[in-house]
Amino acid sequence: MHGTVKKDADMLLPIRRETFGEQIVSNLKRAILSGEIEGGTQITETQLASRFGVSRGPLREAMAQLATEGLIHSVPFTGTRVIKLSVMDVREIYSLRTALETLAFQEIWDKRDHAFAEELESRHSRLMDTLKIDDHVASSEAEVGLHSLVYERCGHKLLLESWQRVAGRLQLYLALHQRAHGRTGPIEDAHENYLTLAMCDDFELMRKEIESHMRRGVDQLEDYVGL
Amino acid sequence: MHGTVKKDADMLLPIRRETFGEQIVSNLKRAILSGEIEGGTQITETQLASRFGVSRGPLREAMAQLATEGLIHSVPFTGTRVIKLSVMDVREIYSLRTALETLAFQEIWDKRDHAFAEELESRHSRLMDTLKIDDHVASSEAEVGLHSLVYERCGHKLLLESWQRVAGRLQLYLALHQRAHGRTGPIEDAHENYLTLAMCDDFELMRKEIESHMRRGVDQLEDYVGL
DNA sequence: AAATTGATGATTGTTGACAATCATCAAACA
DNA sequence: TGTTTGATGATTGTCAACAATCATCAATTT
Repeated sequence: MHGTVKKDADMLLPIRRETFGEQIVSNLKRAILSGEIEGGTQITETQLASRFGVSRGPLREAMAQLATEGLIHSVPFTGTRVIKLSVMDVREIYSLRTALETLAFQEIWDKRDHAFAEELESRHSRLMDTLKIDDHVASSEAEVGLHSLVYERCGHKLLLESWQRVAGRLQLYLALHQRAHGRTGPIEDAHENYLTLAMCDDFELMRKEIESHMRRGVDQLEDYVGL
Repeated sequence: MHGTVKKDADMLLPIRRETFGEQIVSNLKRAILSGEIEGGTQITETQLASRFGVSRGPLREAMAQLATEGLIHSVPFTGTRVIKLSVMDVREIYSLRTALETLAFQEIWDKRDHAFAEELESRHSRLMDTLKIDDHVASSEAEVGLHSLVYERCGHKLLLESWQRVAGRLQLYLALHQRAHGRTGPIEDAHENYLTLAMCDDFELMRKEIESHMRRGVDQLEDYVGL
């Protein structure tokens, strides 16, 4: 059975041949999420192409990808700009997250195992570490990563896809919010209950935790903008 | 106030300058949904480019778009094939639809008006018409169109986007199923309750209707494949 | 002065050619 | 006979140049 995929450590993993466009996607995404390219900035293909040292072809591909993820917005024949999130946008992100994450936990509920709990803990402590050192980009990435786990493990490919489309925008908001908020003082952990209830026996409790977790997210936003 | 957008009939609508890639997207999508290009068929850029009379550039763009909609699948340096839906894929479509459509009705519930009800009726009768004349492509499109209304009107842009990503796959399945099933005999209307409850006063009733509507969809599938 | 018009530069859309990579298959080998 | 190796064709990835379109602004007109 040499054709089966094994997860042993001695397995030779297939090298990932990454296309230029794919590399540019991650680079550009990082630049946008880190705020290196501010919201509303116009980005031009020629300029970015020369900056990345490639031609406009692969770059166009990457931009198309980022456009479908909602991080940039292109209008035909005229130009492309990095999006600026509105309050409504963030509200939409959170209400959709509530629906998606509830479904994800519903799907995984009877399949949760020790490995899931361990990885959840691991990603959580990763998040706490990044919060301690005040790295906004890393911590927004870690928070998205923590919530991503259930999507990755629930075995629902379509749901995972849908989540990934939202995750980019969420991370953009989280990084922006943390940077603007200028976190100081003790770190309050918004995921304590989340972790506990994710491994409890009552799905209904977890459902409510997701709802209140998301509501807290929106409340935090509206406190900030003073609305 | 000549800059404001009016909805009068005498308004000159801005002409839509459609890029080649966008045109190819709709053409290719129709070809796939109609079964003109069967599932599993390999499609090559050169071949399609000459068939559409354009170069590979715009065609690549269109294919990237269809790939994000999940209608085709590309593997770097090797090729692209039209997807074949598995039973699991269809199950995922329906479970995700349940979550999304529930959220959509939740958002629109207090904003429903007469126009919404009228358009719902209109799209429904459109669906019945297509069913009568046995046009599988048109009726799958009409069914998707009927369900699309609530997403279009609920004012949740992100939710609408997410739905549109799923809608393509759903339409592909519906057309395939109807074609294979070879509909004969009287048309049973699966949307009678749906229409009624969509305009009733009890959201909980509609929530349950969505759930059972989707469950019926999956049951129909599993009856068909005999699982 | 306000509005219209036309030229200009910037940006994206499109093309055809070339390079890199992969799947296939036949030949050589054990 | 089964396996490995190497050549071949097919397909995608990338590039640089050209065309189409749009936003801007100054010149012109009313």
